[in-house]
Amino acid sequence: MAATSNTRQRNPRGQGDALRSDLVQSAISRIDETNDVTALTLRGIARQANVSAPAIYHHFATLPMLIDAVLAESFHQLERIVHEAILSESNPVDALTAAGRAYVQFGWQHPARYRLMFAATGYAPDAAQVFTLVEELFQRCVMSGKSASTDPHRDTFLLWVAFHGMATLEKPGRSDYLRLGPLDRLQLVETTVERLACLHP
Amino acid sequence: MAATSNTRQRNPRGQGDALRSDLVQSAISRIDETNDVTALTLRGIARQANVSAPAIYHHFATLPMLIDAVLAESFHQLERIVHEAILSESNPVDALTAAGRAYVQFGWQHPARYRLMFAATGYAPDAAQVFTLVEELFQRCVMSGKSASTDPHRDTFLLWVAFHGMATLEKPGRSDYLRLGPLDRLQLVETTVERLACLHP
DNA sequence: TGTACATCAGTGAACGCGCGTTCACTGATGTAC
DNA sequence: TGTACATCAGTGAACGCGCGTTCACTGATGTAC
Repeated sequence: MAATSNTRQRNPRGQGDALRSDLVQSAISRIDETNDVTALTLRGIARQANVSAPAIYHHFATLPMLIDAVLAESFHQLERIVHEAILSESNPVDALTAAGRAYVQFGWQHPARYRLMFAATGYAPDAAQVFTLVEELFQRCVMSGKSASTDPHRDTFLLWVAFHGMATLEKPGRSDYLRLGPLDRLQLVETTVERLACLHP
Repeated sequence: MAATSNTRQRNPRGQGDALRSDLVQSAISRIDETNDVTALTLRGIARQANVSAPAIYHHFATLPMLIDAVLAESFHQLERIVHEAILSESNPVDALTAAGRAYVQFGWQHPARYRLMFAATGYAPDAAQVFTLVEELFQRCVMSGKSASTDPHRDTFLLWVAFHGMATLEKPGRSDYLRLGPLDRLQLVETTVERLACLHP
């Protein structure tokens, strides 16, 4: 089934840039729906956006540059999601767990895209923004006496590695990968936070 | 630089299967050297093995079946490495740390291949063998009174998730991904094991 | 208000490439008699 | 021991495909006068 070939409405004069974000969104839809990073082709993205392939070159010089834009947007999404999770809780310990849950669920909901984000090298600055968000939160846990950590920077990294591991694993509920049975993985995030963050000091 | 096109020595009569394992090894070399999963093409593997592309069809019906063989071999390698690490230590707690270190280093040494192993669905049985190795070891930690875990199955999973997260991250020493500075990541494996496995009860 | 022109957001056809796969073949090696 | 033949591990040429990219173009929309 090819995408419906509705002729896309042409953008009015000053708003040619509208297609730019449409293309990024189309690329995100494509990788999320197919769950396959190899579906991220220039022609495939053009089809998804109901546009001819050469039209892309008005907005991106090459396919890798379009994918760069997809990655930047994805890191922004992830940061926003984690940030909102943190704001949703009033005390820092609950916020830390909420951040972990939000992070992990982002990975489960967009597996191929999440993998692409961390397979690509050169995204240190974008990843670091999310990391910093968690680090500042963890500092608050320590300062409020809820964590016995003596090395918050290192322990934030330990936490983040565990979140990353959970996010990278197959979404739970599909099959019992590793014969894990009915483990509630969101509950596991909480346990991981308790132990790695040295809570209940 | 293309591979040298030395004409490969033809296998004697009864030993046509020798090419089969050569092809698997060539595929592994290719993904490990290029660190790029898209380098795993049938023609590329044939070039690496100094063989014409159609020769592969004497041994594998399709390219995905060759890649299946690569994955099976890779899981065997990982299991062997972790098993040897466990055997190298006499007490179960040290063995648990050694297993974690060995696991994580496998991921760092073969990044693209490790990602491929866990991106592919349908490898639960192979992954489960490694998991079971760690689980049995952890049971021994609990029985010997070194771990206060009340749910070894779940806690093995927590450990394994953390190992997986560490293995998936960029090999340390290249650049300071996430501005982590001089964190010794192998030391971090030890700390992670201590906390997630409830050691020093 | 009318008209010539510039701008701009695209399109359609074509290119060369590497891919997976198929097909007819080749030539050395073992086996039957 | 000699020879005809079957087996077998490959090879070389060709196919159709989707890809990224280039090029000349089109036609609606705004602007100058």
